[in-house]
Amino acid sequence: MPLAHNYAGAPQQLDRAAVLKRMKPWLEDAGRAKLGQNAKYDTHILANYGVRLAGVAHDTLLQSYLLESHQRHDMDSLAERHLGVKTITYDEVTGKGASRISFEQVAVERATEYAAEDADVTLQLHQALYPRVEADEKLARIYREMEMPLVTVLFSMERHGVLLDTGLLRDLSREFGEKMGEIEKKAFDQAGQPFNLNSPKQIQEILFEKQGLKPVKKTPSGQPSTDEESLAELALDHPLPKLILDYRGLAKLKSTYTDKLPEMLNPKTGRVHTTYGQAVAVTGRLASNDPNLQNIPIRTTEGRRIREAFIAAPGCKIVSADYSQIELRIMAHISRDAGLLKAFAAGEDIHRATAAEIFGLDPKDVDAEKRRYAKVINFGLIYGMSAFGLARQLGLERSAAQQYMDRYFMRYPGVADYMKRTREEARERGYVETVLGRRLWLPEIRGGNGPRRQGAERAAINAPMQGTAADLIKMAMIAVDRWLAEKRMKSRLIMQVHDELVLEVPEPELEAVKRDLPKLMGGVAELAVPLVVDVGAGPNWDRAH
DNA sequence: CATGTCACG
DNA sequence: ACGTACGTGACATGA
Repeated sequence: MPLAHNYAGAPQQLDRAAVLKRMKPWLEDAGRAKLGQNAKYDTHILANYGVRLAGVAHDTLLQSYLLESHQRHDMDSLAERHLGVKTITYDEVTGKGASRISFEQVAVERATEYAAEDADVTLQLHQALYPRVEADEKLARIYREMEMPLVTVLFSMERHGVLLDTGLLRDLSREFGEKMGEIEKKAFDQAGQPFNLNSPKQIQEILFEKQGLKPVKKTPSGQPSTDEESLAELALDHPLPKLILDYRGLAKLKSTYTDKLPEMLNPKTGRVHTTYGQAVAVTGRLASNDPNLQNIPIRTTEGRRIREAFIAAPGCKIVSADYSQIELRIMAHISRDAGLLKAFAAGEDIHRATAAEIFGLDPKDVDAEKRRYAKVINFGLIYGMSAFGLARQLGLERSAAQQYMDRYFMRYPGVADYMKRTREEARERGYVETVLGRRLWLPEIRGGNGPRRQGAERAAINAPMQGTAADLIKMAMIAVDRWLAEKRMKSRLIMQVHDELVLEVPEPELEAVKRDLPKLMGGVAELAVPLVVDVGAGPNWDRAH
């Protein structure tokens, strides 16, 4: 419907307020089924005009994602792939780059063709894709009970947004900037000349050409690398690489977080509103963008201070609840390995237990270094590691790493069997699946060349664990959202970070949330191991851990 | 737009 | 002989 075209000579159009008034009852009637391609987006647009879209029964974006998560899901690609139709692209209608015009400037006739095709193709895609989803009972269930209900949960989270302490971020920016200036001076001094510390190319010239240091490794394009691992090694013998490392750490925090986040505040709400991608990650995980709230620093002290800026509204607290060791627990569940099951059942420190098995010790005799080794091995297993990768990670000879792996698989034969089975199954069927039946296709497990096939094998090992964890937390988000609604509570989900849910909770509801949230999250599935959830509350995200 | 780098789980 | 741990998003540089 043409409502807002405003170019010179635009024809008279329908009155927007009148159209919205007439359509609002239908749009808001949950009993009137609607179909969309990425309906979460349309829900936002209508919400901007006071319409609470309800009754979205189907979404072709999510149908495509469940059928083929490894493919593209934009409408132009879907039309081409499933209908053999070459659609009018948005770029064709509006132009792109500097000469792009707004949709209001597009001729009504042209806009009509584009918009009508949009609706037509969406329905045709639904007719092509939905039967294929329904044909697989497990996929149909994930679609109906997980992905579709999740849309409204994500919409609410995005709409609600996250409050930031901009004063703190400004202070941190200044502090980081001052430190960077000091480091820069010292670096120029060491280099004997000024250079751009943000430029890998210039760093490379200074270190490897001017100072003649020996490159540690090369980038994919064949240049000597200046990445963290390389600089850390060079820093053992030279002062400049350490300065560059320190500078880089601060530059990252400042440019990506303390400078950028305040710029992304919505002036109307005073909050940042991320967008969750529900059809991006091939494993079933969510993604977060503009801003990405799933990669806020935590590992360093300085980075951690940025989390203090994620605050609750007055009278509220931030509550964070995360699944403990969820992927290893899922590995125990899928493999049914007796040793792993027993360790989790007993509530043991899993890395300590692993170290005890590998090194043949009593758990109480495991020292910090052996526990660290076991932790690296446990993570490596989830990623489908090779002896080479483990050796590199631990700084060992490959043969030594191989011995650790052999001992691990001797002690946990169920895991060894699972890895073998998964590789075989992936090769036979061309896909792997999560516990609930979400599929990940691996075209390269057969077709690819050596390295690519091995990459596909590692993805095959990892995907069932990462994907099952994604399934579980999605179920939890739906359960938590329903619980809050049923109890008429004012607490709101505000972030999801893969194994963690973050809520903004009014103080009167704090005890109830801390008590019931872990139960809800832990109760989404009956696995062969307990699902443990740790919960904390505080004035900001950092203190909620 | 490609590249290199680095933040997270 | 080479490259090798899974999945993401965003920044600055420089062509």
